[in-house]
Amino acid sequence: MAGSDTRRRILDTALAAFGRDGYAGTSLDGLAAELGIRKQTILYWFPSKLDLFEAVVDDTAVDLADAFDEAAAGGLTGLDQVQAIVDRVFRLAVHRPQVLGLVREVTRPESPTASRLGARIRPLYDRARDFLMREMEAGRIRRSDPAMLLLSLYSAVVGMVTTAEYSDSNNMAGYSAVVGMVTELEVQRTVGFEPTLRSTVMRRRELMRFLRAALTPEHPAPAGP
Amino acid sequence: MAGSDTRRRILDTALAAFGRDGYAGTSLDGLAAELGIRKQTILYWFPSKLDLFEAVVDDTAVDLADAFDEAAAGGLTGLDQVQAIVDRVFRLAVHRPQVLGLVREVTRPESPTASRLGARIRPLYDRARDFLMREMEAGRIRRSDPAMLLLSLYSAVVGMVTTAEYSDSNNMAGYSAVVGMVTELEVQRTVGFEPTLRSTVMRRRELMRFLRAALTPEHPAPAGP
DNA sequence: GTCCTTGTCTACCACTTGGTAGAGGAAATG
DNA sequence: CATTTCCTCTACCAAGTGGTAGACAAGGAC
Repeated sequence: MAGSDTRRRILDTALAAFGRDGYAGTSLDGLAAELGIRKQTILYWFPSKLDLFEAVVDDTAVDLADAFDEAAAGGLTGLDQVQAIVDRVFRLAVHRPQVLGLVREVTRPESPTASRLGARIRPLYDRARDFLMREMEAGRIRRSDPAMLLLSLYSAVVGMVTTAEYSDSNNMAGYSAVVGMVTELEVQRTVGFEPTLRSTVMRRRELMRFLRAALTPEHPAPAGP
Repeated sequence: MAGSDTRRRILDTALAAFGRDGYAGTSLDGLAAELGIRKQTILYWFPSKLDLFEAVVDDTAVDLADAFDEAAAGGLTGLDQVQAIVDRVFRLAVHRPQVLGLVREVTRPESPTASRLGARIRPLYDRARDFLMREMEAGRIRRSDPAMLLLSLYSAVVGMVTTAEYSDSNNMAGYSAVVGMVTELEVQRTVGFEPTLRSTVMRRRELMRFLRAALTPEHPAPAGP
């Protein structure tokens, strides 16, 4: 039974490593060293490096799906539902930032499993699109191409959430770290970033303002077609 | 004089390769093969892989700076200035998508030159912040922390611009390609994406709606402090 | 006891990596 | 002509890569 625990540890550490250094940048030897085991133990649990990566992706997809499920369970509508999802995503970003690191890595076109996370997430995508179409029908969300709107929302949400707010104006870590994935809170602290409530809340509020602008139906003043 | 041309070709191909496969995922041998030369020729022009990467980053920083300079030259104010920059960034994304691929790679915290592009871009950052502060003072942009607002804007803009709008609903390339950098137009076409005017224009309009929401001063209906 | 399964290890391999040393061609320069 | 400079190449190398083969120990089943 201790073996199963090893498998779990490998998955967790690999998630962080792949998200931090990318697939190519992660070596099995390095990963093993980080875990205090031999590389062959990793290859015992996962036949190849690619198998390990795919297992990590699948594992992460479950977490993501659960988060969305939970946020959608309330049966809310319109912006309330959107707000619930944003809150949930932020919670995930705070508690398991490694997940976002992996998302960043896996959403490159050249990622070894470019389509895998996609396939796993497909049901969520469909549900979200159906949701948007229903809300458009009901007039609670402005009318537009649901698929395209969804992609825009996704990029905005993930972009905003995963942007590290390094504000250290001394060494100009600020700009360079922008869009830098929040993979490890410790790393952030060493650079002088304080993941406080204030900054997180501010960011979330900013994001909701964006989403509201994108989603609210046409205003009293129609600016022509 | 033919040698200088070789150097130029190496830089261009390396830009695409680093943006596409990342620093770790790019090998000098592969790069040389792509160029039809030997690896040692690359090492003649650039003493090491890291030197090559830094040269590519510096080279790219110049392009970015030029683009912003050009957009800022008009001396516009408020949302007009923002609009001009957005237009310019979109133009860059269309004409030289590789640049965005590199930005994605270089803005990882673990990037070998995490601070280098930052240092090169520092003047732009400062100018943008000054611009925001001036506009806030003048009441043309809503008041908030300029640095933080700038980071949010950056993430939104780059996120939106670099999101590929694969809408192929068959193989679910859609989701998986989201936030996937638009590195090669040919790659996009093979997946069924048509980089038409329509999609680009729609995306830009969507983005401007977002930015307007983030920047316009408080509306007639104040919702409390 | 013996046998089999499970899990981790050592030893090793073929291949790729970034990088060094230096040969040699081409073309200016004297 | 000889010399020097510029550029690209062949030949190598030490270190690291993912992966294979198999030894070995700990337990449980019988």
